[in-house]
Amino acid sequence: MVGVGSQGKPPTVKEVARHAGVSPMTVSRTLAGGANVRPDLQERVLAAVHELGYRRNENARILRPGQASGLIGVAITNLGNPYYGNFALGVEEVAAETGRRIVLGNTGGDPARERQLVADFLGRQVEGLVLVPAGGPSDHLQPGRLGDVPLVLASRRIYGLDVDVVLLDDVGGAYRGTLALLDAGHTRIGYLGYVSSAFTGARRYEGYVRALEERGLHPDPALVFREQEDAAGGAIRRLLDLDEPPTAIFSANNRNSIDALREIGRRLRSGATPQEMPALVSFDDFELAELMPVPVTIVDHDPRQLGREAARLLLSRLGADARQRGPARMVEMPVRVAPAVPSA
Amino acid sequence: MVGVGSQGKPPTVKEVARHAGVSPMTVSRTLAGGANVRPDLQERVLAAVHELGYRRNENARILRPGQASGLIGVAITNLGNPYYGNFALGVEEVAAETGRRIVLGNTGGDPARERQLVADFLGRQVEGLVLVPAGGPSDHLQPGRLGDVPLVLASRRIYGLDVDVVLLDDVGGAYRGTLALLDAGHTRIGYLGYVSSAFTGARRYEGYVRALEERGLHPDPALVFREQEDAAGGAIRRLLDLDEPPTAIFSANNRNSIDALREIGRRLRSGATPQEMPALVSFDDFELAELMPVPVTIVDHDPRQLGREAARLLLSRLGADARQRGPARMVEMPVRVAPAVPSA
DNA sequence: CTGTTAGCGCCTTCAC
DNA sequence: GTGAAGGCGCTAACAG
Repeated sequence: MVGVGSQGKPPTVKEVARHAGVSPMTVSRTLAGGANVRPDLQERVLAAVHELGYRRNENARILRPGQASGLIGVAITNLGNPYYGNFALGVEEVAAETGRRIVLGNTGGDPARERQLVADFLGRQVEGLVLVPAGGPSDHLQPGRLGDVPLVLASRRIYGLDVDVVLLDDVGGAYRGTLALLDAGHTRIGYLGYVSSAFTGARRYEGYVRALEERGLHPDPALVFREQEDAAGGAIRRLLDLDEPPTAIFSANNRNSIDALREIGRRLRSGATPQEMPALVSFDDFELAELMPVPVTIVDHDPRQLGREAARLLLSRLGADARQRGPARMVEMPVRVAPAVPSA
Repeated sequence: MVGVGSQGKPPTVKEVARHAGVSPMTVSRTLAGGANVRPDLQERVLAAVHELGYRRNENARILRPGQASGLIGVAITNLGNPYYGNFALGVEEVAAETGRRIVLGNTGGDPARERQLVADFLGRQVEGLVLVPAGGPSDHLQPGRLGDVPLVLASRRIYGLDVDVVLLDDVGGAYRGTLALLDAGHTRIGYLGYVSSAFTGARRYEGYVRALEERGLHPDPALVFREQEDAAGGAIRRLLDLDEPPTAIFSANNRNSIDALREIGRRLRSGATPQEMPALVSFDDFELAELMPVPVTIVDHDPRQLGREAARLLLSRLGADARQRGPARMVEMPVRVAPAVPSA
């Protein structure tokens, strides 16, 4: 019951067997569920297990052919971002439901790091991979390079790579968000987006344009800033400083939204009135949006569900006997467009 | 160069050896760095590796005695919370610097789940464990139950468990935050805290009381709500509805802060004036605090650094030959107390 | 410098 | 219902 303490190596089946006066096989069978083992022997085995503090060595078990590792490799771009944190949580939850664990790596958006992580994951015999692609070259993900370990991409897809993908309804969300502004009477609507999120950025911009055009409008190049490197402060200032500033802004992600609101707050403190400030639509939720000094509409979604769905797609490829083949699937998770309101 | 594609099992050292016309050991040695292998043989081996798409089976490697798994088991309470997401990121980063990976499990604060995760981690031969304790019984963490796998606790400690711990300077942060309110002339200062975070809660409350008493004040039971189960809305309302409501509130975590601000926002929309609303000190940062309708002071800290420090403590216990023994260490990470100001 | 042998801990296969 | 043999993929230890 006390276990071995800190001395020596952990006990093995053999030692448990000796302790219980049976053969290693009886121990193994007992631990596997006890089919075809006499109850009294099982008891002796379990007692010995308890006594010695025995713990099965999973790595040795996995070594045998046909044994799955129970590991899912997950590589994401930024764990510190709540969006990806929740995504990872979703993957972990679904994996855990089948007794699997995730091995997690943070790429920081670096393709080289992604390549390295994938190689390591494969070496550890992961059963599958979930990736938020870092961008850049993707030859390490091409068919065959992964053996037959299934891969699911999330948030972005990689053109030319025919694998399962889970995305947000970027186009629809941006379309409906922009439409909400148009319906409120706005016609000069600025656009803010990151350059780094090329894939989602293009999709969200597409939704923005589609909504405008449906109302006979066209994107005004002077109002569109799609190239934010990092902080969007500069773009916001330029937008607000125009002779005829936009009366509303569509922001393609919450980082840009927060930057915009910071600048708006700054101007309000300097004497500007809320009426002079643009309304905002933010793709991505953020906390306390309802307390903002200008009306904010949120294109809301649930990254955790995105993670859960990614994991589900992956698990469906881990069929019992043979690798589940079938055409690559693309799932678009729904988004909700609504004015920020007190939530509690 | 193409690799094996999807057919059959992945190649082994033996096949690479045959392909290169050498023995398995020459392959192994080459892959281990190539010491004592003729360059031309190395080339042939590497060519064969490339040709066959060979990848070393880490699990088989780890099976040999003396080989480390390169895995760190990490169990946290809520990956979806940016605080823990950043904590996990910090651990991952430092682990990655030494070529290690993290196996991640989310406990959701459930001790049973924690126990299960720890057992699984140990079965996978992790080199060490980093835990944000879920609370509850901790017999599965007692000396000996972990073999001699080192353990580091973060955020909370477990009484009676003599292991390395990384904490925030909870007491100091709460003390200084409360002092800031006192210095601003407040004397009726409410307190809001979760019941679930018993450990940090007690420490932060201690800091709050210490500051009050230093000024000859005593905590007023009518103003102290330490028992929030989940949302703190009810406590806030009761505080604000007092005949003589507090002029300031110390909130022990950002969830409570946000709940408080939601309620304050609600009252402002109903016609209350900002002057009637309390000032706020929030332990834990949150975004756009400077845009809030009441002055907010932040007790700020960096969970990522907390994670990095936890990982460093752990790595220092993974000494080359013998397990690094030594007294358990406790590290308190500094916090910063400052009024919320525009950050960009 | 290179190869052979042996065995890590476990479990499938086959005998009893 | 139980045990003995053998091998998964890899690499120390020991020849040569």
